Order: sequence, then structure tokens, then C-alpha cells
Amino acid sequence: MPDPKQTPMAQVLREAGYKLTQPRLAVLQVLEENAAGLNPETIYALGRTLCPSLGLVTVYRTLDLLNELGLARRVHSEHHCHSYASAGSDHHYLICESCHRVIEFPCHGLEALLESVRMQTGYVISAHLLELSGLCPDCQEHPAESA
Amino acid sequence: MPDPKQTPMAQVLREAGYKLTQPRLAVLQVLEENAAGLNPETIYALGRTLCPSLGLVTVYRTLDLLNELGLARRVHSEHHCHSYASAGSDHHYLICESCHRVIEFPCHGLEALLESVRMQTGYVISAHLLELSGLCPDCQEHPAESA
DNA sequence: CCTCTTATTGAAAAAAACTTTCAATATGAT
DNA sequence: ATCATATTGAAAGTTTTTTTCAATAAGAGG
Ligand SMILES: [Mn+2]
Ligand SMILES: [Mn+2]
Ligand SMILES: [Zn+2]
Ligand SMILES: [Zn+2]
Repeated sequence: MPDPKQTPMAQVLREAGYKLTQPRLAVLQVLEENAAGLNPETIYALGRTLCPSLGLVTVYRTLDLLNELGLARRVHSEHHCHSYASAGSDHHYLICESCHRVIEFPCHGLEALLESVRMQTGYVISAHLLELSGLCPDCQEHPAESA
Repeated sequence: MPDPKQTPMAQVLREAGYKLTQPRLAVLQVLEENAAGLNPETIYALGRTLCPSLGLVTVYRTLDLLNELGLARRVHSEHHCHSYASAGSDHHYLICESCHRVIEFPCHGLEALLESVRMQTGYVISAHLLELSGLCPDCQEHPAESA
């Protein structure tokens, strides 16, 4: 595994002027290593294996920070409205309802819909949240398992 | 205003076998009369003007119920992840970032995007959450006000 | 490397959000 | 009008999130 201080996400933190502290790097690493939306408590538990002194407060603070920097985003799936996942460039999540794995997808082809809504409502549309859910290939094959 | 027991939403409740109690009708009416995402506490405050004995517990219970029946949906906008709005037939919300007014819009034209994501990922997609945000016509004209 | 400034941290306490429990009540069927 | 019971709200309990603040560690500059 690469040096946690040299990952692209760490670079963004550094360039924004934030210190690369152990607790922050632990949260970052947890998000990067888990392809799933994780709630603060889970991030806290996993993070402590990387940085035993990590506090839950810092998890909350770091999630806020990563969210501001666009390095992580909230996942809103029906029963996990308080999860976060690391964010690459696409910023749209596709969530497996069985194993809760989360992947990003590029959001192309929304323009016509947005324009149609703009015309019908008069709203100027500046942002959108699009989240898809379903079954990942693994869970389609092995309906009972989870990962 | 129409008899609260005769609104289309009330009918759905009745037909599903639930009693049309004053507290429930109050929550329902608050959601119908406010074109905005409202959090439980606000619904509670507004609801008490219609049904003074209303308890916050009942607000939570009623929101769950309305959600199950499809009569209300959660609104996930960035800073109000715990708001609810009444739901008609479209189930997709367009939120004004200034006055927080919420309207529904029909979501057509997503099929190509969904198919493309399915092909690229192998996920079977069974649901989607699409929420738009921007400025309503009023707030475009009067940038500072709110409603 | 050291030194120093200060951003960042975690424990603890506080606040907010939500749920459970249960006796009292209102609803709607009869 | 009567009655069975679904529903209610107060209170207590639990969980989640935020605030506070003294101690610490990052990293800039020497
Ligand atoms: Mn997009
Ligand atoms: Mn949400
Ligand atoms: Zn899966
Ligand atoms: Zn507006």
C-alpha cells in the first residue's frame, strides 16, 4: 500500500493548507479502503485500528472537512442517511442494497432532463444529487452473502 | 380549505386501514400546506397550532407511516438531511437553496443513463434518488428575501 | 535536526435527535 | 350509544452530534 501521506486525497488536504495528522490520515484511509458507505461510528472503529488514539469527535470533524474539500460525500440510501464514502471525480454513487458496496459512476445525459425541468418550473438549477441503488454483480450471483 | 379528512392523502391513509386521528391529520396538513422540506421539530411546532395536544413522538411515527405509504418523502438537501415533504406522484424534488421551497418534478429521460450505468457496472438498478437544487423564480428576482 | 507557533486533538460534558414504554384516550366499527 | 383496540403523549431511555478546553503534534523556519 502506498504511503498514506502521498495519496491523491492527502495531497488535496495538504494543498488546502491542512496538516496531515495521524487521525486525519486514518479516517481518509478507512474511507479509501472500504468500498462502502460508512457511518461515523464504523469509521471510528476501523480508524482506531490505524490510529488507536483516534477520537469520535475527530471523525466528525474530519468528515466535515473532507466533505468541504469534495474528498468524501454523504450517502443517503434509505436506511443509511448518515454514511460517507470517499469521492473521486464522479460524485455520484451506485449502492448495492445487499452488501452496501458503493461505487461511483459518471453522470452523463442529464442535460435534457435538467433543461426540461428548468423550462417547466422557471427554477435555475445549480446542483443535483443522483444516487442509484440495486444489486452488484456479486450479490446477483450469491443472493444471501454480504461483503 | 377542504375538509382535512377528505384530502387525497387522507383517503390513502383510510384505505390502508389507518385511523384518521387529529394528530395524524395535523401532520398531514402541515406537510400539504408548506411547500418546503420540514424537519420533525418544525412539523411539531406547526402541527401544534392545528392540534395543540400533538406530541413529537407522534410526528416521528406519522412521518414513518407517511413515508411507508408514499405520502411523504425525505428531502436530503445539503444542510437539511432530515426534512420531509409531502409527495404527490413524481417523488423527485427540486429545492430552492434560498427559500427552501420544494416542488416535485417528473423524472423522464433517465433511462439511457441507467442503461449505460448498468452496462458499465453490471449492477441491476432498481431505484434512484434524484434531487435538484437551485433558485426558484421568486428568489431569482428578490435575491435577499425568503418565503 | 531543534524550536516555536498554532492548528489540531481527545476527554468530558452538554445538547440534540430519536426511540421505547405504558397507561390513558380517541376512533370507527357495530 | 357501546366497545375493542389502534393510537396517543409524557416520561424515561438511548443514540447521535456538538461544544469546550487543556494537552499535543505538525510542519515552518532557523
Ligand atoms: Mn451528475
Ligand atoms: Mn440524507
Ligand atoms: Zn452487493
Ligand atoms: Zn426560493
